[in-house]
Amino acid sequence: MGRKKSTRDLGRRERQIMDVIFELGEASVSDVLVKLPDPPSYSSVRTMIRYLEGKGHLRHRQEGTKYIYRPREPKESASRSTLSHVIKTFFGGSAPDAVAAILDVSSSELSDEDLDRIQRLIREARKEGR
Amino acid sequence: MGRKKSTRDLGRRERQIMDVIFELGEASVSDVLVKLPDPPSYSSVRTMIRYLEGKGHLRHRQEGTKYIYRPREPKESASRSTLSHVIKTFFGGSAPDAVAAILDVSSSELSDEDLDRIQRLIREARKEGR
DNA sequence: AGGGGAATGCGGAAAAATCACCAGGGCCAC
DNA sequence: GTGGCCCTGGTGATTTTTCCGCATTCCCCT
Repeated sequence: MGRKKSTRDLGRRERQIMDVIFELGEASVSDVLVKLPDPPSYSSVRTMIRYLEGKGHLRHRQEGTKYIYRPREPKESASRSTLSHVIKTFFGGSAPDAVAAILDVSSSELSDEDLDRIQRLIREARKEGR
Repeated sequence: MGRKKSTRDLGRRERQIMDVIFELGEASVSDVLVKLPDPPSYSSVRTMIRYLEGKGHLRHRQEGTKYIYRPREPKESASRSTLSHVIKTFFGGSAPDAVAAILDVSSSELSDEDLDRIQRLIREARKEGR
């Protein structure tokens, strides 16, 4: 059994970097640097990213002079894993509680269409469930 | 300006420990040890926890011989912060997308009551929104 | 009162993460 | 073609995190 090399088992900086790259989809070193909290030096970011690539979390392609990095793990897969963990950690494994929290957190920014869409999703979940 | 001392800006182990304690609500050292991935020695966990207490993330009360630790930051507050971050990182800031993902991740385990409850939540969100 | 078990506090060592510095190479404007 | 600029590679040092062992205390039971 190989262990799951989740993005959440990384060091602080490594995790922050992965988060930025997941958010952007793909990113150059300076793209990452700009979005990093308590930004360190360019050089440090580069080292971190090289580490991450070495560990298999990132890969890159070349574009002109620079490297563009992207996660090896698909975003969707990573988000699933993260969500499961959050649900387990903060909501006792209850997905409905998690949904409630999301609605609560961002209720002010949800449009009617958004809400419609969510309700539609639930209806579909209902069908599939049974 | 004080910086936000989010639980996500911690080291790997520290974060794992905080996660466990958030999950359990409160926990003794051995409670934490048992739920830790790649469990280190009891002694190590104790050190980590003392660090976390020193940094202000945990506090404890005494119960008989042992210490029972709990987060200083309320669970709800931490979960909000975490959810916001996840929504931003993986779902482009779209709460509906996040909800969709949750439904997807745990659709098989959702009962009809769960779905009812979510729909009710949405109806309420609708009222409040306007 | 004495022994065993379970916890804590502390100090220091090992491992991992973080950072800055020094080079080399490609690209572009002039 | 030449200098400036940006980007990468790699190394070594510093800081932080992580881990462990030992000494001590407290509680409980026989």
